[in-house]
Amino acid sequence: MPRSQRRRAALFHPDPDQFDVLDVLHALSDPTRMTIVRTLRASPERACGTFPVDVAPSTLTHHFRVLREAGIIRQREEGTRRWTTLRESDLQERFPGLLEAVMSAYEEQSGRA
Amino acid sequence: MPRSQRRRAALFHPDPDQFDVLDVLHALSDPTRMTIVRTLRASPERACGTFPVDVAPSTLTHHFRVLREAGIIRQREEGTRRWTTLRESDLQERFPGLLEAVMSAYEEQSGRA
DNA sequence: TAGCTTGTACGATAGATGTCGAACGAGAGG
DNA sequence: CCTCTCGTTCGACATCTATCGTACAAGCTA
Repeated sequence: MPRSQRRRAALFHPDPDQFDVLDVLHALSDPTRMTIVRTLRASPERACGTFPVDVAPSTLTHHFRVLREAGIIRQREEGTRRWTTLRESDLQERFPGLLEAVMSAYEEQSGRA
Repeated sequence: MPRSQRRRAALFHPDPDQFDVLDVLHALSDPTRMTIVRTLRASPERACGTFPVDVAPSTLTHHFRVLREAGIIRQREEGTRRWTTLRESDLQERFPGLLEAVMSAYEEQSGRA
């Protein structure tokens, strides 16, 4: 029996209908979380420990929860690993163009000196 | 001599080059500030006291500062009034499509039950 | 079984944030 | 000059948030 069905509470993933744009904007207004999203846009699925961020594991867990509860990422468990994907189509369905505009703005800014 | 040139420090308005997308997202992730922006999109210029928000005047001043320092609004003083406008073209120049996507998402969400 | 890996949960903490009330400042008008 | 209006500044306060270290749980593997 996998970990997620034993003791740990099941990971909460809101439906697109439940997304709150203010929560999404707040989740994306943090540099560490933005790095996570940007990394996920480049690679389809990653394990938690493979993100190029410089924070403690427990801090990373916190950021993943913020992103997950806002509807930005999906996480599934497999063994000791937790795999993370971007919910691009769900976001696009609910808030068309939002993620693309935000990430384009962020990339533009990152491209500066 | 007008108020802004006497004792009070001049209002700080960043150049589009200085806009930080994380600051913009943070500024827009608050319901009161979102109401301010939404109101400004419907009417070109308003005085501070004419916004349909239910907070104390000092709280409103705080929200205006957050929006102004993120580059979202511009304020100019005239007598005892402070007039506020949305910096739509500056935002569009620096972060194309961002404001439109955010506001469309917000309007869509507000249109729900 | 014993260790190693992956990531969580909890508690603590320092700093940011939204809120208010009271006091003030500047302009407008009687 | 007096008063009223508009909005700011300041200080206080409760809450939220990003961060960490420690302890722990589950799965894998020797």
